[in-house]
Amino acid sequence: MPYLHAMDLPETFAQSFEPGLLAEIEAKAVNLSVKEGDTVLDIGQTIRVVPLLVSGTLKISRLDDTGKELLLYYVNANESCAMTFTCCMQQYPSEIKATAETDAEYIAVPISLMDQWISKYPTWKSFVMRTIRNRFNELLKAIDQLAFQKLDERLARYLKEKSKATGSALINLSHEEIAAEMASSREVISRLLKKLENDKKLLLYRHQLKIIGDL
DNA sequence: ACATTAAGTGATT
DNA sequence: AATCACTTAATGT
Repeated sequence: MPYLHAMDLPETFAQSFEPGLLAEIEAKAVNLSVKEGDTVLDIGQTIRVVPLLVSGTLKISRLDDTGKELLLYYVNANESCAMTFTCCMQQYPSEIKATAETDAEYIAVPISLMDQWISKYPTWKSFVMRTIRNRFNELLKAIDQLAFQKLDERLARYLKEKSKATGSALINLSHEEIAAEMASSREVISRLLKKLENDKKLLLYRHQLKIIGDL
């Protein structure tokens, strides 16, 4: 369960918001913190607050038709959730679920203030617009990756990024895990990996693989 | 040695 | 490219 602690507005918010707005945040918002794995907002719940994330990461997901969790995006420190601003501003129940990916702190602003703040504070308005625009751009990127890149190209990119991230040519993931992250199926990934192995780009082992050539 | 789980494969849509 | 049904190989107990 979230617990209260002292208001502590981070620099980045303090810089981008005007004094009047900051004062109102201090007065009307509360500072909450959650532990890794906590559910911040569940599907079907009504949105009551807009979170301004101070630290940590929130994972925003929805459930697909079979009840599996589908990742939508992450909210990082100094950001807020675009979905909150759009679908949830008019008291609709949430279509999404927010869980704490890591321990996180956020400032909870009651949504009842949103309308007035948008017209009263230009900096708030631009903050809202910016977070929506950023998310929208991300969606566009995701869409053209899906539309214009073939799966084998996506896989190659994915593997390169993984090895870059870990600083190693060895990647400790099963085909199944890779498939899940790429929203594909295990068999398809296995076949593509096999092809890359035949082309001397990879070595395949159980639960790990090694990059030995240029992808 | 046996059960379990990951990976490989052909056929079907 | 996904899914199914099945085989084969690796790994844990």
